Amino acid sequence: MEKKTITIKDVAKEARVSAATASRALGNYGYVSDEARRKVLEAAKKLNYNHNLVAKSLRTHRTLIIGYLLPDITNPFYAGIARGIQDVAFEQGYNAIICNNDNDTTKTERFLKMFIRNRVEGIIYSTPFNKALEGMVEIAMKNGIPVVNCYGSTRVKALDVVTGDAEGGCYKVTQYLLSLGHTRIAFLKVLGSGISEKRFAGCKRAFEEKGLAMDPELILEANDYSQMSGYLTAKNFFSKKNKASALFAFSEQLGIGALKAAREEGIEVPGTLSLVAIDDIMAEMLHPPLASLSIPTYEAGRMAALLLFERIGGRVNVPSRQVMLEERLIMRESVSRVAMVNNEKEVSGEGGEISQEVKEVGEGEK
Amino acid sequence: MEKKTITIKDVAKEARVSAATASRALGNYGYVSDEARRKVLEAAKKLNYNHNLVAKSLRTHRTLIIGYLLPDITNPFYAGIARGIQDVAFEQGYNAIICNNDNDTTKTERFLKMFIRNRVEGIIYSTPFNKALEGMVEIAMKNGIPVVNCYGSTRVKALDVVTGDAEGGCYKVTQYLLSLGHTRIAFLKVLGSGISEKRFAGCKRAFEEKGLAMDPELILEANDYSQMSGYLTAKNFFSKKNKASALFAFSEQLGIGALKAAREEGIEVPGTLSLVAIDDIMAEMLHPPLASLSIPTYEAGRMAALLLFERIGGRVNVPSRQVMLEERLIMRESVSRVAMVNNEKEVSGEGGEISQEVKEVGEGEK
DNA sequence: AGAAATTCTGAGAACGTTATCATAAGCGAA
DNA sequence: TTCGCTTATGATAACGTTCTCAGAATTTCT
Repeated sequence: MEKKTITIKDVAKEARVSAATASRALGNYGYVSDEARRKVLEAAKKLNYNHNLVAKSLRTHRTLIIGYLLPDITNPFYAGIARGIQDVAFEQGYNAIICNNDNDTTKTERFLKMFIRNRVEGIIYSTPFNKALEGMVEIAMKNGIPVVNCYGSTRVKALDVVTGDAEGGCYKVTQYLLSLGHTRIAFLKVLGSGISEKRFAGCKRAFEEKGLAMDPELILEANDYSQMSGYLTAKNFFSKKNKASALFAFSEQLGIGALKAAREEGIEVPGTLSLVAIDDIMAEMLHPPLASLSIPTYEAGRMAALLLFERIGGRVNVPSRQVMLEERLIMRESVSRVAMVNNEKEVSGEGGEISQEVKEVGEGEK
Repeated sequence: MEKKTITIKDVAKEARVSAATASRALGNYGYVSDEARRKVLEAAKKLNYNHNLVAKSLRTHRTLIIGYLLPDITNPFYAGIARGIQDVAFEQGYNAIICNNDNDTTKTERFLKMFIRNRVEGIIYSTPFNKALEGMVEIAMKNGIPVVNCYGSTRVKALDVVTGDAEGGCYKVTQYLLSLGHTRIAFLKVLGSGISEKRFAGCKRAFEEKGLAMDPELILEANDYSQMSGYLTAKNFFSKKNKASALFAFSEQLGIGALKAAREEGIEVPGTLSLVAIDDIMAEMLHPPLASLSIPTYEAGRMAALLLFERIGGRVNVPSRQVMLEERLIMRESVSRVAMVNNEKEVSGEGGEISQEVKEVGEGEK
């Protein structure tokens, strides 16, 4: 009563042709007469034949699988990217294997090794810097597997890169706040995050253009991009006498934490404090709706996949490309024109010289 | 200058053993002397050998891959399940292929066919009823691929099922509201959703236990589980003279929509209206924090994967199992004791006889 | 020491496809 | 008719593993 699996040979026999012809008919390549094709397809249907892609892959050296390495699919930021990647993959007849590394070195290593062993045809990663990443990506590329970086660590050499215009986006946000009369703007950065520094550069540029100097005391450093960090850092800041009329949080989670802290301190948003964050995932749902720098995660994922499939399709000797996606400022009720002239200590001093060691952080959102 | 891929034979030659011995050493099975093992591993490292899992799969009939079919990874509800599945898969040395079917028949069919062709060892699905689903699941099981249903359509016959105790959870919520003095509770259901009916049954039970009858006019039917539907349905309800002191939305998105509508109508939550929703994904982040029936998505995913791996591990002739996960009520500020005795029309009549055609909805969250 | 059990090894087939190649059939042109 | 070209077909050899099996080497038991 053993159930034998149906192979292409069974189909061929049923259709009274050779296995080669059956393969051609089923795979839709080479020369096959209409008559033969009809017979083969009929036989395949009759026998409930399921094409074995494992065998096909072994023979053709094409698995129709790509790998995507991200920190955590539960984070909507990455889920958006993943969806973009998967949609393009689907269009190309490919499948994606998605792996959550939790920014963990061991997992990164294991997953990338698994990708290579499974002979994925390409890899996209969205993870921050991580010791294992660099080495494994190098190995993958040495094995002829193209690698694309989508909002991941730029310290790792990938073929192509998709990122947001962090500097430009933050420049826009700062410019906007300045245009509403805010000069005492607090920036909620993340300590040791490379991208955080890029973002901050945009803020600085807006200040410099206006000939304004930053107050170093308004530059806040959270430990990571989490909500709790935002809450703690903001809480601590609010407890000081040094006030700001606006706060720009470098992630939505940070912003949510800051909002909670503000509410607890009786600071009205946007009455007393205007608030802007980055990401724009659930910003609209919050109360008040959070003005945000929106990151087009889905589009980023699509773009990364498109670049990857170009490489898979054979365009190997093309120089590496850097796609920069615009980050749009979405104005919402959490921001208002500055209410009264700030009567506290005037901006002064040498103007925000921050010499922060730039190393990427191994946890948090990006 | 062609780069030859390194095979196990190359490793064997380098180590001066046979391919069979090399395979045993690398695969860690059978008898291998320490000496031979050492030589093989050394040679493998020296040559940068990458085990070819495609070939291995062909020979062993094991791909170490499972498939997971969900509506949309961007929906945090499913992302949680996915994460649970992936973590268990990782522990078992497996990979998961995740496919978004968008509740679309064509995609469902294509993905499931793809699963079978790729010889995945098991399938988990979380999608609502869908014509293609039933047939394809049957085909998969006929091909010996175990299928587990995790919060998906119960109209499709799967080996094992993981769901939440919808009836019991909603019973608890209703009981809780009743205990706070609310008798005029509006229920925001979804038209034609099977699970919605199960949930409602729990609500009814709580009413019946207290000897109370439901007011049919407080039973609201949204078109799907989306935020917009919640908004529209609630908005329409609020415009009528018939009031409620509490509203129970059957999804978080519905709840968010209702909250928005309430805010627009000047209805204070929880002052005038208490609000409870189901899911508990971002409920805590909202303002006011939303009391919720929490669904343990991550645990559900883990559980589903565990059941699946038991089947993959050979426990085939075990009767099908139904795991029911508790849904916990999380109390938060969106609910308060009923403020004043409702002076409107008293509950009366024949007590909520709802004869709604039970058919599952093809869109929305669950 | 000899028998029996255990450990180790390698040759060769098998997994289910497709690629290669040789050959044949059909057809229009010279 | 013969030649050349296109179309069609099947036998056979891969693809890179592991399985099977037979036999050699080693250890353990009488």
